[in-house]
Amino acid sequence: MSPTHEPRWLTPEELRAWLRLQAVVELLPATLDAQLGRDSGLTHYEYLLLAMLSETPGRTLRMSQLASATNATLPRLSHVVKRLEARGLVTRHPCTDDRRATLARLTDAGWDTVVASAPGHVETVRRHVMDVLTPAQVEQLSTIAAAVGRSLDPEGRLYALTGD
Amino acid sequence: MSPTHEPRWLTPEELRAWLRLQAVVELLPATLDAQLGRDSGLTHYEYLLLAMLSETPGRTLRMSQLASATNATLPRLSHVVKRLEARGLVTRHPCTDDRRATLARLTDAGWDTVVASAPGHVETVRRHVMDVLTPAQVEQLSTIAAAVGRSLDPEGRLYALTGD
DNA sequence: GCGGGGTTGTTGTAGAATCAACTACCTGCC
DNA sequence: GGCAGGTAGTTGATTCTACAACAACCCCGC
Repeated sequence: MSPTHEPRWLTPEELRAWLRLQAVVELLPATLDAQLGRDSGLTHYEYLLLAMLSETPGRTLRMSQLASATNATLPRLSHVVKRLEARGLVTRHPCTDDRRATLARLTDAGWDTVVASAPGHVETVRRHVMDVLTPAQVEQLSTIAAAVGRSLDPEGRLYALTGD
Repeated sequence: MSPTHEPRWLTPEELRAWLRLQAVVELLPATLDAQLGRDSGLTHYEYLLLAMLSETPGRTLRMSQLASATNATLPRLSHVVKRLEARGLVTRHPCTDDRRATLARLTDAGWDTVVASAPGHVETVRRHVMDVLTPAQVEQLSTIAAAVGRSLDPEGRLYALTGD
C-alpha cells in the first residue's frame, strides 16, 4: 500500500451494490453446496470439476487445464481429484507426451453421477438466479460478470470466460 | 450431457452468464482474502465482521445480529469471534437484558485495525469491481444482486440488503 | 411458579481449503 | 552431454468451515 495516497471511497450507490454483491458471494456457494451435498453427496466444486470433464471430448483433461477450467489452484485440484479417484469417479493417468503432466479422466461412474446430479443442480441455479431475473438482466449480469472476471484473472486463462 | 429427461435446461445466454458468475464467485473471495491477509493479517470475513462492528453505535452488537449482518451462521461467528478475542480485537460480554445473549464489542485495537485495513480493502474492491463498470452497470449490479440475494435468503434478515 | 417449547450461543469433530516445500520433468544454452 | 531455470503436480501441516449435539435461558400457558 502507498501510505500517503488518499484512497477514493465508495459512493453510496457503490457501497450498496457492494454489500449486496458480498451477500450473494457469501450465500450462493453455501446454497449450492447444501443442495448438491444433500442430493448427490458432492461439493459444488466437485460437481463443477466433473461437469467440465463430462463436456470435454474424451472426458479427459490435463490437471493444469482442469484447474483453469474450474478457476482453482493446482494444489486444491490435486487434493480433490485424489478424493474423487478414491470414490471411483475419476482416474489419473500419466501423460506420454509430457511426463510431468497428469491426465484426469471421468469414469463411467463419474459420468453417471454428473448425469444424475445435473437436473437438481440446474434447477437450483434456475430458481435462485435465472428465474428472479428478466432476460435483459441476465444479459447485464453476463456482461458485468465478464468484466469483473477479467479484472480478477488478468492472465485470462479461465475456461468460464470463453466466448468473449 | 444426455440424460433421458432434462427439466428446464439453461439457454446458451443463461449458461454463459452462469459460468461467468461462477468464476466471479470463486475468484472474488480469494482475491480479497489474499489482499487482506497480506496487508492486514485478516480474513475477508474477519474484516467484514470488524467493519460491521465499527459502524455500529457503541461498536457493540449481539452475536445473532452480527451473524445476520455478515451473512454467516452462528457457529461460524462464534468461532471467529473467539479467535478475534484471543487477538485482542474484540471482547465478549454477557447481556444483562437477555442472559442468553452475548454482546461482541470492538476494542480500540480492533478499531485501529479496521481503520488501517480499510483503505487497502476499498482500493481492491474499487480496482476489481467498481472501476471496471460504468455507473449504469453498478446500478444494474445492485438491482440484480438484491434480487438474487432475496431468493437466497427468503427470511430477508440480511443487513446487507437494507435499503431495498 | 413450573413445565414445555422455542431462542441464543458454544463446543467438538470431521471435512475441506490454503500455503509452503518438495519431486520430477522439460527446455534452452554452453 | 550436462547444467540452469522454469513448469507440472503432489504432499503435509495448518487453518477455516459446517454440522450436530449440547447447555443456558426466555416466555407462555396452566
